[in-house]
Formats: sequence, C-alpha cells, structure tokens
Amino acid sequence: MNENRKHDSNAQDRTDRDWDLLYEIRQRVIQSVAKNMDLFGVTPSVGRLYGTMYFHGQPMTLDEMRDELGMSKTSMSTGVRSLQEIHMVYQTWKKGVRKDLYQAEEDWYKTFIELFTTKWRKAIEINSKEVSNAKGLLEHLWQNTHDENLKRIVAEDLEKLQHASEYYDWLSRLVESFETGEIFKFIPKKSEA
Amino acid sequence: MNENRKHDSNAQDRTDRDWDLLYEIRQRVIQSVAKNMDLFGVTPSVGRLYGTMYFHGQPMTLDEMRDELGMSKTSMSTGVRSLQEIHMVYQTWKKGVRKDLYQAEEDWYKTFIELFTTKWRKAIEINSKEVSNAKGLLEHLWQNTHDENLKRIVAEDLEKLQHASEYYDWLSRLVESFETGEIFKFIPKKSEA
DNA sequence: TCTTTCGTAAAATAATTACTGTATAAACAA
DNA sequence: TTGTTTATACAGTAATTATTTTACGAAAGA
Repeated sequence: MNENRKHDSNAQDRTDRDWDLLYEIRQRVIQSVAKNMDLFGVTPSVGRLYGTMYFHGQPMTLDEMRDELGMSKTSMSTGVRSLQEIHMVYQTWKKGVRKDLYQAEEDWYKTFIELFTTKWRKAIEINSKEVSNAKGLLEHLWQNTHDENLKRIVAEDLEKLQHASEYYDWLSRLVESFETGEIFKFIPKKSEA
Repeated sequence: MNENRKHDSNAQDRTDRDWDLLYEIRQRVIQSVAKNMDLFGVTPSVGRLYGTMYFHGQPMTLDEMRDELGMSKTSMSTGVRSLQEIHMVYQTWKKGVRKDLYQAEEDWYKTFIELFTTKWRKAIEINSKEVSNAKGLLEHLWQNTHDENLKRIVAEDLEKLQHASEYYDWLSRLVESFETGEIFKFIPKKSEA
C-alpha cells in the first residue's frame, strides 16, 4: 500500500464517519419528534416515517422508505396514507418516474393548525349537537314531570349542559381563530426578542 | 285493588319512566363526550367514568362507580387515578365517611387548558432540547468536515432545525397564553352575540 | 401479446393496551 | 387483640392495534 492510497483511505474514513454522524444526529431528532407525535394521534413508527421524509427533503418512494426504516412496504403504504389523510405528507410527480413519490409537509405551523382544528372541530360538532338535543329533551321533561325531586335534578343537569354549550362555543371560536390565522395576530410567529 | 291505589300506582309508573328518561338522556351525552375524550388521551371507559361523575354532581365512592358502570372496582381505582393525574377528578373528604370520595372537576375551560398545556409543554421541552443539541453538533460537523456535499446537506438540516426552533418558540408562547389566561383576552369566554 | 413492476387488500401474526380476579397491606371497628 | 372493610398491586386474560406475509389487480414495458 503506497502513501497516497493510505492517505486517501484515511480521508475517506473520516468522511464516512462524518456522514454516519449526520445520520446519527438526524436519528435522535427524528426519534424525539416521533415520540411526541402521539399528541397528533400519530403512532411512533408513523412519526418516524414522517421525520425520515422530512429530513430527506426530496420526494421519496415507498421502496426508499422501506429501506430507510427497515419495515415492510405495506407498512410504508399505510403509513404514508395516514400521513396524507392528516396532510402531513403529499404526493408529487416527476416526469419519467413510475413509482409514487411522496414528500413531507415542511410547514409545521400549518400541520399543527390543520391537526388541531380538524380534530377539535369534529369533537365540538358532535358534542354540541348531542348537548343541545339533550337540553331540549330535559326541558320537556322538566315541564312535564310531576316529581319535584326529579325536577330539581333536571334543572341541575340543564345548568351543566348550559355550561357545556358555552364551553363549546368558546372552543369553537378558538378553533376558528386558528383556521383563519387570526391567532397569529395575538401570538405572532416571530417573537419580539 | 281500589281506585286510590290504582291511581297511585299509575303516578308512580309515570315518575319511574321520567327518571329512566333522565338517565337515558344523560347516557347519550356521556357517551358522546367520552368518545371524543381521546383527544385528551383518555380512553372511552375512563371518559364514561368522568361523565358519570360529572352528572352525579356529588362525591362518589369507588363502589358507587362500579355499580353505576358495571365494571370491576380495580378498573374504577385505576380510572380515577388516571383522571386525578390529569386533574379532571379530585379527592374529597366527608366526616364519618370511611370510603374515599372523588368528585369530577366541573370547569371544562380549566381541564382543557390543563390538559393542553401539560401535554404540549412536555413535548416542547423535550423536542427543543433535542433540536438545540442537534444544532450544536451539526454546526461543529459543518465546520470540521472536508466533504463539500456533506457540508451542503448539513447546512440544509441546520435550516430545518432553525425552523423547528422557531415553531417551538411560537408553540411555547401559545401555551403560555393558556397558562396565564391571557388567551381569554383574545377569545373571551362569553361571545358578544 | 406476455412479463414485470407497483401499490395495496386481505389474512395472519405480533405487540400493546385495557380489564378482571385474586391476594394483600393498611385502616378501622369491636 | 381479632375480624372487617377498603384500596390497590400483581398476574392473568381479553381486546385492540400494529405489523408482516401473501396474493392479486392495474399499469407499464417489451
């Protein structure tokens, strides 16, 4: 082995170690982010999938994901689909590429708001409906029953439901401020430091 | 059977039906609320437990809960404990009562804020730490590597992490506005209708 | 046309989480 | 003290959810 090749080889080794280090650092961030993604109702594996795509930066195929994560292609398929459903990943096209290409949404404000609003909107809608329905029924019951004890309890319940309605109204306005972006007037993206 | 008793009996039947109706109405609301409580990371059974306690209105014992929900006492014990941990239920005492008494937190604004802030605070803390740690390591790598390709990639990653930091900062200020109650200046509890 | 490649459906397995029954320690009562 | 009652730890079971393997239809290429 001559001096030149020895030198080259050492340089290459160093560079290899540098690349390894990069992936190691990424991995730690991905793991951390993925672990906390259950707040979005996303499972850690799917979270890791998102993180991998996020750092990959460019469109990825299902096969690449499988190689990167060492999981089955089917898992990648379902994982990507669930990420698409919550708009954290979108499909892209590239001329001449046959495989499906997917890319991670990079705007985290957007994903946060998207997730928060859709999840809570649904809950608010369902619950408010149920609450106002119950209110109607209880009012009717209150007017028609002859049992004074029951009447008192029903009145209490009605008060509880009234509180619930007001709470859902507040929550709805909160969600709206996210949907419209009004929230950024109150909490601006850049902190004035 | 004389006329009087017949009359009484009919009145009693009507009253019984009224009470049944009350419980039925409650049940529907409880079910709806419980189902949507997974947004708080609460399982439907535990959600039903909360709902039951909420409508019960006064302190409940584990045995009463078991009777009400038809589940094991152990489940009630662990369920109540988990609700206590997220401050949706608190323990009370009553002179002369030996059993533990628990009561549902009635202020839903409070529980929403409590849940939202503790969950996100933790995630923000963990992730920001990891991100700023990664930033340091990547900066060092950027300065020390000789591979120009790698250097470019590292710079890209650093930019991503910078975005992440800013996002977490925003989220942190959002959470803070909930913690301090400032949010109510922006979204008041009562809507001006 | 036939063959290959791709994505995903469906069934099977693995892993996780929820729930129950039994056992036990602590608190109380007699 | 001894005997009850209460809450919960622990171990086992049931139910749910995540993941993989196999299989197949659709699209693309030869």
